[in-house]
Amino acid sequence: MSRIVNRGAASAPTLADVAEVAGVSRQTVSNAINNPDLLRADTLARVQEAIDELGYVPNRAARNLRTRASHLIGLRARPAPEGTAHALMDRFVHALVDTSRTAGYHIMLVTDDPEDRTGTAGYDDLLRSTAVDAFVVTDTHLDQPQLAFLESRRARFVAFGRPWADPDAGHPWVDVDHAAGAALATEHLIGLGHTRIGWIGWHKDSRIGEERRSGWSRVLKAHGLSTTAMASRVEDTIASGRSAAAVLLDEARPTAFVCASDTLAMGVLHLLDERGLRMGEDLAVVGYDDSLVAQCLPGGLTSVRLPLEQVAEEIVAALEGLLARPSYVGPGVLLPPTLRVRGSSGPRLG
Amino acid sequence: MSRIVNRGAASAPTLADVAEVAGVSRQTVSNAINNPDLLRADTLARVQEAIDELGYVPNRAARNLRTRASHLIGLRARPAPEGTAHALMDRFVHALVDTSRTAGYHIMLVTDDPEDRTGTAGYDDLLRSTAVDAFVVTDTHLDQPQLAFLESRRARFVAFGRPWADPDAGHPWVDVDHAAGAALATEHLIGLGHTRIGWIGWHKDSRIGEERRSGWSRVLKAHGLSTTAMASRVEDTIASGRSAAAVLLDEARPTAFVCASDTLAMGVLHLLDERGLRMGEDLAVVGYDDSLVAQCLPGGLTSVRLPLEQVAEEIVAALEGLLARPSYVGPGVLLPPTLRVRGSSGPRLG
DNA sequence: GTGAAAGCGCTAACAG
DNA sequence: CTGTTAGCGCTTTCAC
Repeated sequence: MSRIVNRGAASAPTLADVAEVAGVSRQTVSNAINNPDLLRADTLARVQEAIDELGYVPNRAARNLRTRASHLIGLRARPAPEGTAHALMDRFVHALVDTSRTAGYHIMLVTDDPEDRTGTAGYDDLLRSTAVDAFVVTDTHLDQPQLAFLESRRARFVAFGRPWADPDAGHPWVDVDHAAGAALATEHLIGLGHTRIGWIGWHKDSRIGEERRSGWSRVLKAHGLSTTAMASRVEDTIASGRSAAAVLLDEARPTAFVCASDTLAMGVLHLLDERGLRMGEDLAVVGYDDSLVAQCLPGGLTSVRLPLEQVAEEIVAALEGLLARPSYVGPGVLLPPTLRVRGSSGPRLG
Repeated sequence: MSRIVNRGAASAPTLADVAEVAGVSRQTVSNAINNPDLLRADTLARVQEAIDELGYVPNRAARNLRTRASHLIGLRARPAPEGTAHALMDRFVHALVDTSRTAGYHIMLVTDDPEDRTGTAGYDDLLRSTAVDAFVVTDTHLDQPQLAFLESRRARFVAFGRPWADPDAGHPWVDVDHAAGAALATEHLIGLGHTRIGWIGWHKDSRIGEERRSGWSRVLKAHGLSTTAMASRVEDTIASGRSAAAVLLDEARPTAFVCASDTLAMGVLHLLDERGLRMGEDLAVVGYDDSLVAQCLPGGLTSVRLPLEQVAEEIVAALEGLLARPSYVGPGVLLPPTLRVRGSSGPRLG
């Protein structure tokens, strides 16, 4: 062995060091790690022993260079705006990190570079430079141009969110059945005896917002109940939710509200607070997202809970498909949310 | 040039491709990227042109292998428990991602492998395998053994949280002055006219909890007010906060509470809700962490806000020191929190 | 089953 | 200021 090996404890042991200690070639050590079944049991044991003795850990950079893969997934996410109940990110991120780890991947966080107008050049570079193997993108409804750009660049990514513009988009996606969630909420209120159920949702250009709204209107219609003058479309802030509720309450006299988000639902509760009305008794309210706010609020806010752990699992599954076969698309996955019933929706009107 | 270059658009262009197009050597291209001032202006321009033309992006793995650095920072963090107001993570993580990016680093998320009893082997491997250059650890109060382990392994990391056990610990740290936050809250209540101010905090083994508590007791004593029978130490849950408040309220009749967390403060509000008392009028309440819950609650929960953006900046600064000089320690940094005044603390008792 | 050779794409050190 | 040489540590041929 002409190679100079083992330059002291200062630098980490390499394959060659392990090979020397185990009395085998470097290749055999590599096989012991990556294809253990290729080795005879006793050789494998000897190599393993040497690995343990030296505390050998394969060098990631070298492996990445050789295999042209980083085993890193870029997660593109935005911070929750302050003053908003929106807290799914924390839960989703952790679910994704956990699921990814079991699949051998790590999650790298990526945010938009404010300098970059398109908000995509950075992702492209990360992919091209082999910094990440693929992306998970989360705000697909907001950034249609970004999606198109990523696709045109043949970037590998899985979307949390349907490709609204193009149902047959060339990328895997996972989404929650938003209409089903709103339907669940509305059925729940009808079951409680409500017949005048209002909707406070987002502006029409929000696909998710329209999707959620459709669940509400579908169920009302199915029960022969009126949706006329019962709905409002506003910005996703507490203040907007509050004023929308004020108008609707005065003009249409609903006994319950389904809201497109916990933030809007909190707006309704702000109004109740101002008017001295009691949540759940004078007015039932259901939110959407099952945020920490919904969970912590005195009395509790009934809310639609997204199956984020399942979403993460499906995303990782799609990711594995994508990385095994670059052209992989796979069927879009639509997951049903559930309803968390709390004080804001009753129990009453029996 | 004997090397075979440019195997078609299929694979990404390399340094050699750029060098050929620009008519220079590979090293010159490397310099153009990493030490532009070494080149003559016209050479640099020619190389830059070739880079743009080819859409060249340096291969990360190759660079990492060569420089023995990944430009990746591992962030060790836990998910917020459900039913807890605790929402600093989202804000902190994003602050850290943003600050890191400007310093040329990306954030990789790491959670504990439930299989791993010590909860440290994974970090060690990541460091040794050059997957990450350093760590940011966040729950230092919870895991003293982990800290000791990381130090003993000479792992590079910066802690968000003081090294309570050993003030002269061998690693950089950044923390928030928790006592100052509680003091701020207590002063605020005294300024409002309160003289009987209770404390609902965490168990004695929580260093942060004791730190926060000391701010409350110090200020009361400084004003000649009594702390006797005014404090309770419980678990960080809404239910515990609620029952602690019930006992204290009945026995010591405080007119205000300072709480060690927004979660505990929510517990107090739950009790008020049950008893039909009005927050801010019948009882003032101040929380800690300025969670989304505090921000969204009708009336608003007055709360101590941690300067997480600054914490992130200081951490990145320490990280840069650490990566420049492996033995870098630097002085611990203690940052002052601020108070966000909302409805739960008055304005009253004038 | 195991070993030898080659090279992934880059940069540190030196020579010119 | 530019070019040449020599690897970083690993894995993919292909012999043996």
